[in-house]
Amino acid sequence: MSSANSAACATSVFIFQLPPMNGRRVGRAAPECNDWLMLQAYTEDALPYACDPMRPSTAVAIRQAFIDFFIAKAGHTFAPSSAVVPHDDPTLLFTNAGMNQFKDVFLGRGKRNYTRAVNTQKCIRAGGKHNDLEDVGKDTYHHTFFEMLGNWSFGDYFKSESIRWGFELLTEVYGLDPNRLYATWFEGNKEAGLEPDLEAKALWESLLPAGHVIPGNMKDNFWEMGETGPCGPCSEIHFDRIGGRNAAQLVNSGDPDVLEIWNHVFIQFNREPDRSLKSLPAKHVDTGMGLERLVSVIQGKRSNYDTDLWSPVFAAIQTRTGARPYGGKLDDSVDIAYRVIADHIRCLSLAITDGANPSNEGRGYVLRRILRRAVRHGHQTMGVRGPFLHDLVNAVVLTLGDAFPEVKQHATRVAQVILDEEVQFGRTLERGLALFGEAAARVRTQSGNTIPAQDAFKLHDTFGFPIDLTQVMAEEAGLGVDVAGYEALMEEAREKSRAVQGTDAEMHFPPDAIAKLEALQVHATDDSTKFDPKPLTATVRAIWNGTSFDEHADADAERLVAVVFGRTPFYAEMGGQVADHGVFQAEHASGEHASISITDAKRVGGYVLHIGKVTRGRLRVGDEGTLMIERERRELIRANHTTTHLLNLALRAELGPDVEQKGSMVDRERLRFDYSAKQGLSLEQVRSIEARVNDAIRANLLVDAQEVSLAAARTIHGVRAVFGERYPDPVRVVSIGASVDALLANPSNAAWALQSTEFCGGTHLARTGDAKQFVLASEGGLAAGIRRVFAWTGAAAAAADATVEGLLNRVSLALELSGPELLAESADISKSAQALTLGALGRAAFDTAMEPLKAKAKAARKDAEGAMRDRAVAQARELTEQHAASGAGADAALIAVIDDADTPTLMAALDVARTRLPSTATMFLSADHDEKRVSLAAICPKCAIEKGLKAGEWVKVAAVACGGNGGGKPDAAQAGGKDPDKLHEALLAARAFANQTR
RNA sequence: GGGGCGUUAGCUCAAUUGGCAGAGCGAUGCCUUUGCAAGGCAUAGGUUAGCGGUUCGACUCCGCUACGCUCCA
Repeated sequence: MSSANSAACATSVFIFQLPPMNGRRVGRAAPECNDWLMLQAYTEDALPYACDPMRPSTAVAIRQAFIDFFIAKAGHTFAPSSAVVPHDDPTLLFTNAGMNQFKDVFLGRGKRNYTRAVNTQKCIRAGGKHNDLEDVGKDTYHHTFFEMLGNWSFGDYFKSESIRWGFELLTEVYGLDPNRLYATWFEGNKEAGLEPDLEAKALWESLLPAGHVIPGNMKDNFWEMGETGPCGPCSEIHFDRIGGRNAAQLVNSGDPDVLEIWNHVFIQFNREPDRSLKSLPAKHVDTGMGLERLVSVIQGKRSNYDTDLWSPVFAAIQTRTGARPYGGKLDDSVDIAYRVIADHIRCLSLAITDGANPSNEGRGYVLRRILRRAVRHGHQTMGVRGPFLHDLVNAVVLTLGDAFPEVKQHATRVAQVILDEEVQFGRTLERGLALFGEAAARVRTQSGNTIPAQDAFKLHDTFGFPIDLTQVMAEEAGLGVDVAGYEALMEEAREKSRAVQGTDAEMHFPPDAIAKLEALQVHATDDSTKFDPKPLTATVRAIWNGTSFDEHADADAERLVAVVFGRTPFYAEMGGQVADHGVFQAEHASGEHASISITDAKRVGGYVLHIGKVTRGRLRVGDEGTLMIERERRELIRANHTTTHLLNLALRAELGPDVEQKGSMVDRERLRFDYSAKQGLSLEQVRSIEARVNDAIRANLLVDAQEVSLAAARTIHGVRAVFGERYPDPVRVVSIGASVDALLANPSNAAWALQSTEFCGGTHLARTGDAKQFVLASEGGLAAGIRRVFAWTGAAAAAADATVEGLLNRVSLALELSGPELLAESADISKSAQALTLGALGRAAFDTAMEPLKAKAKAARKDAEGAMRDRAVAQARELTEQHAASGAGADAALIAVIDDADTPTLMAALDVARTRLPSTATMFLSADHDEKRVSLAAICPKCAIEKGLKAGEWVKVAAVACGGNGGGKPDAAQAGGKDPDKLHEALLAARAFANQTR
């Protein structure tokens, strides 16, 4: 390496470690190279490109060069990476490909205002259909998080441009040697009726050396999105890291030195429900190139981990854990730990940045597993103690913070979330360790040498103690683990979990059903009147029974059906607002009636599915009738929805601009609102928020809604949009206070920040006064950093207030009571308050008011109990003295009645007897005629027990004589009877039993 | 969505076939010692998460609810 290059390298390393303050991006032609630190491990001839000063060679430059190339070359629009946590696709755990954000375009449901796009997409493949989690660390190229460079054509250019530009970028911009490139093309498939992709073949043959263009089969070279939908042939570009040979036979053979780097998918068909292929009028291109692989190729590394995308992270790991330097070996446990930890911290940082949180379900659970895996590698292999992962977040910011500024922005929060989770895992581990110790001790006492499967399974299933950890610990203790048995138990548990899945009563409407509807010539539902939902005449277009379309459906109280009408006044569940309910009634020409009661409505594609049960007659496709919604329900929902907007505004006003909406749910009974905040609301804040909302209701503000172009809508000062949500264009703007026209007339007016303006498709009141009243019902934590509030409006809010007033009244009256009445009323008030719905403030006011009453009741109870005990003890003292004076002898049992005592009181009385007559068996009885109850208790000293008089048996005989039962230990026992009139019989039975053993 | 486990004094946790709810730390008070650390004695503190059921009797058994942990999908 020349000295000039060394100087350049040193400069760029400096820049790298201290990200440019002015946000400067390294351009595609920047002659930079920071590879001197990685050169040592590789020979010069393995690095044909790495230090060519005219080529992009850092990951930052390589990424930017890709984007710049497609923007400059062919007018692509840069469409920034979508969030790695998809907000609008419930079928997807994580964003796992560049095309995810354009899925709607390919399916023909959505449009963009450009036809060429380019970006680098943040992807996670873990936990879902594509799951690379298990492979991470074992090889050099599987990652849970990676970047996918991609360029797209939406009905614009096709194969020729895509392939030519791809070749040009690789060879001329990145400087890859064409002699090392190979391309595959689709060879066709007769059975599937697919022609070979000769166009791609010819294009590649004109670009690459002979023998570098290879046919491929259905599996490798034909891409399908799903069972039905867009599909087409694809063409992969592979690279040979070795060079100087023909590596054609190594392509797609799993050789780590000959790897696929770029896949070009040519979407030209649609797979129909009948499996036939229809040629698409608009053909699309969808390409994807893994950035990490590309960088390894350009930097001449045989492993993705040896590139500058990872080196700062590895350095941070070494510093933080004190492990020896990374050696790059595949089978070395420390090197594996390096790779796993580095991969996982990247994945966690990006996922948490985009709003995911470790938790016990769904994608949160995937994150928890990833985190724990990384922690375990750190602790077991590198010997770290205590939390350490959170300290690595900064290294991720160094490598990805420029490409994805949000990573930099959220770094502090991300580190905190990871720290919390590490601490949590520490607690789990501690518990597991204790349990493992018990299991191991048990094994040893039974002189076994294997931890049973049940124990291993329980450690895992109940306490989250991973099996491999159990194995390591067992090994250290000189024991084995029944892993086969454990696996069997796991499988059993999985089966059980799966088995229940099928019994789900939800109405399923798979994506291919939409295709069928289109095939049936059913048009999208016209729901334009949903904001003014008058009953209207509609026609049944399709009936879905859950698995297929029917021509008719008969009245059935059990079965749900989904009906598509030509038009509808229904609001389908969307944006957190629940669907309308309602009915459809048809009268056939024959005079026969049919009706369906609709209890849910969902929007799928452009169709509104009305889900419900046929209540009368036979509903047929083609039936015409009246479709109407339940107006009262809609009114309640409207009030709750408008109030949700007021609450959103009030929260922001009270807590500051950092409050982000995390979700909301509006139904007829109440509204729910989730938002980001570190701490819960104080009572004062609740009071203030409630007041703000009620002020807005009393002001009877105008609620205006209007569709506006997305670009114009975004300029409105203070507009609220949900983080990560994608909005349609035009978007519906709901404004409370000023009219939407007024907002648009002067969008930058600072005053708009003080009123509610949201993007929202929901149904709203005409004026805020119609909500009447607002009461915040409860506030609580949902997950770390996310809070949830419930609230009521209108009659429900008024009812909650009235309930509190009633309770407070009762409390102040109860304070005047004393004795049993006080106890009864106090208990009853507590019970009522438990059952009744109170607002957050009401509950607090009640709790405060209740405190003195509780204290008074407690004192009264203690007094009563104390008085009862004192009486009983005095009486017992008297009885024992009499017994001692009677000369009956110590072995004569004392059997006596105590007035007005319950079982614990009798036990206290017996304590007196035990002290005064230590060798006398004693039984006390007490009858309560009001409660129809007899209480009995007995004690027997050791000498009596030896003679055969056991308290448990003795007291039982007496209890049975008065209609009850009882038992206990030989030295002390309690019993009860149900017939106080038979107290005398009980005494006689006790006497007789005691005499037997004397 | 479906399992498993848990919730007992301010904190950490006990309580053996259902039979007198405890310990350690902390708190309070007194005493001893005193340069500090500490030591001794005593006391208070409980709707055993909540509601319902079984039982003569439930921390204990059963059901529901809430909260938390955990596994599977």
